[in-house]
Amino acid sequence: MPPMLDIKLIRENPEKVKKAIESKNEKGDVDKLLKLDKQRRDLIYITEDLKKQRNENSSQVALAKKEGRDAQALIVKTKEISQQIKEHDEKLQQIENEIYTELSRLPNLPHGDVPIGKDAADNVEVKRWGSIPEFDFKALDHLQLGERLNILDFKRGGKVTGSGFPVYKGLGARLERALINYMLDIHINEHGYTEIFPPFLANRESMFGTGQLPKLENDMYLADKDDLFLIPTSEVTVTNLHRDEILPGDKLPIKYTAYSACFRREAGSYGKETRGFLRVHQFNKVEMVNFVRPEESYQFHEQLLKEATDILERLNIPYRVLLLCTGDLSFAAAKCYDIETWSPAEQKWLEASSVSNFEDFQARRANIRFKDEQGAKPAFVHTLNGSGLATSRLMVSLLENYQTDEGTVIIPEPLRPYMGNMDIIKRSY
RNA sequence: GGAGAGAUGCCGGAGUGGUUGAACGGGACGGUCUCGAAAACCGUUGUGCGCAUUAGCGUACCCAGGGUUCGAAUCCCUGUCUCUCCGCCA
Repeated sequence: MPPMLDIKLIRENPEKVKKAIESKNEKGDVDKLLKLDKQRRDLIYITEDLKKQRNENSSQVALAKKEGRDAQALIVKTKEISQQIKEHDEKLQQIENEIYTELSRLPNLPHGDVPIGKDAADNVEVKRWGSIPEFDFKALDHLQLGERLNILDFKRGGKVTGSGFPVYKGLGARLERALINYMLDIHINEHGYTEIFPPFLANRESMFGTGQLPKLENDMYLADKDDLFLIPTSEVTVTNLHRDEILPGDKLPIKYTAYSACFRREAGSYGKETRGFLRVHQFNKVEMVNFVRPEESYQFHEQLLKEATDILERLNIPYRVLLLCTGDLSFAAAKCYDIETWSPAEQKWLEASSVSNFEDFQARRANIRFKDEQGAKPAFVHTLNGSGLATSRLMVSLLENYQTDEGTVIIPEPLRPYMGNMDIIKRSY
């Protein structure tokens, strides 16, 4: 049973841990944990001593039988010891379950660079790139463009599944596919990634490993006949690829990129924000996942950010980068950048990517370690991931930024090879 | 979905109740030999937890979880996964 936060860290710095949890607007009973930890260690001490006695007695029984002596008295006595061991083990199991439950609810601790803050309003903009387009005509939003060009069909998506399940059609479907392929190709060919095509459903162990469970159970779709969750991000299936493994040190860093559809219930969200692509239940995303040595993880975090924004720069889509404050940081992240792309119609920034360093939080929960040479002590890797990128929000920015006064959309140069060398999307029937 | 077989260390593979954390072989690493290499020979070669934290000591782990027993990798039950055959199917 792998730990999540290191119990030793909590044992030695309880106040620091309490403060960190608070800064993330999370809860956790550190005092209860400390108490249980003490109980556990005391019990282990007693129980192991009993086990030692039992093992010694059993050896003597064997010896006695071999020599034809009577061992009945010893057997009776040992039986009692075994009974005690059983009781102690049950109690220990119970305590460890409690520790596990408490521990698994504790969020990751924020990195020292992360600004203290309450919510999204306290996030810090650290970069802005590209120029916001100014149109000398009335800019259409992505819904109007989608309808006018006959490339998106939210209405029929609602019919066949429900609202929030977009349908791409004709050149819209092709553009979506082009984006996915383009991003994958850049990551594979230029950013040093290995492509993974992962399952879109994951079991509870995996969901726990990356930190979706227990907190987000209600935000995910569950296929309950098989107790499998539809993945909210391929981070889940890709990171868990190496669950319960000890990786050879010379294999690090491991960089995987994966396309997947992503499924989110978005329970409780409604209103204007849910229009079109702004908030959907199913979207497409190309994800990047890194497994790295602990001392290198912040260097890779910066690089991951570059790899994600590289796509936007090549597509010439204006974006900004936010450093999330403690209060807006997700449960599992130690530090996170959000990348937001500009929507001319909404006149606001839309989150298209989150680039996170989880340090050893996911690695502990998923038990992913590395070892340099035989005999060396295994250590937890650091895991990072970033969307590179989510196509739904990107599609909004792309359509809106590249629109013309005729209501058509120019295809960005890099995507043209993926679109049969077309350079513009016009209405097709 | 039905019938059967199986799951042991980095790999192959033994082991059906008593010093077996695990034979044997391979690989890897260190050493001897060599100008160097190969071969040969010698040695090392898992993980968690607790105590000491320098060496170490103890305990648990042979897919997972229960059970039987003084004692289980070995026996019993349940689950998961893999393979073979049949059925169904994109």
